[in-house]
Amino acid sequence: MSKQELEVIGQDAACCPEVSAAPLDERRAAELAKVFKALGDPVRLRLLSMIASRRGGEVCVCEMTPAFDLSQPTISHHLKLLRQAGLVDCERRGTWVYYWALPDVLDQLAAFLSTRQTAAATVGATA
Amino acid sequence: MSKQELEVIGQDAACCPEVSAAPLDERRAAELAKVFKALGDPVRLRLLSMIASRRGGEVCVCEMTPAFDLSQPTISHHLKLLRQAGLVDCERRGTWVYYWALPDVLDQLAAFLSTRQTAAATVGATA
DNA sequence: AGGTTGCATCAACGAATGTCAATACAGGCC
DNA sequence: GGCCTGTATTGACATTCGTTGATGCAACCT
Repeated sequence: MSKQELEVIGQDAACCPEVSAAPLDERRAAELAKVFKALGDPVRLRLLSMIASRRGGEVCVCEMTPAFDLSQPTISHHLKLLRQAGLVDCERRGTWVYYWALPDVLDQLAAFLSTRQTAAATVGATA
Repeated sequence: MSKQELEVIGQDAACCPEVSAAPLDERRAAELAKVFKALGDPVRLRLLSMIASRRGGEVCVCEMTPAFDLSQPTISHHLKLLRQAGLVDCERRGTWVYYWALPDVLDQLAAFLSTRQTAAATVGATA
């Protein structure tokens, strides 16, 4: 279940120029758009924040489904999209399925969007 | 033309908790989803990066339209969505219309997505 | 005034998306 | 085995989205 056809953001994207650095080429724009589209739904944003803010790191689907006024298949569908975007992963343990956040893609997006210095760069520059 | 019905991200959202801090409430999730949806299209991402990466700060529509294999109304439509998301603004000067980036919303999104320390927090902590 | 150029809006179309009921699958329990 | 519970998948539907040609509007130029 953990293996999807994701790999949405490739290896070579680890060192991504931010939005204000240079115009995006078509390929990278398509990659990024896929992830942003996954974030472009309030239900998925709430699901992601539920998962990412969990200190233990894992959230059971049985906990998320009743938190919304939506059917169980709908929640399952949204979780699948978050997985395909590389934002979360999951594992079945017995009857239940647990989800956790993958911070890498989130941090890549944050770095891409930020128009200011990154933490590391700032520390070096102001030292 | 600069006045839209935007105000997508309200004043009270200036100090936004990041995704890994706490579960999002419905209202804020809807606000953020609107902006992420605006970023969820490769054409809009390329338009935004063209605008944001321009050193002079402004880009004429007459420069952007021929950069895509799309009709002029389509580009105009995407630029309108970027404006409504609060990501860019524009002004007519004579025959031409110029667009520029509004970094505030971008930085808010970056802060929301980042699972690591922000620049300011890191500087303070490591001083 | 009339003509031209740059950009926005309108109306319409096919494609993608969000949702649900029904169904299928996986694992525990009797 | 059979039953039950939790989750994923399927099929269908209404809505939204991306795109275009046609049209409208604003500003410049004779």
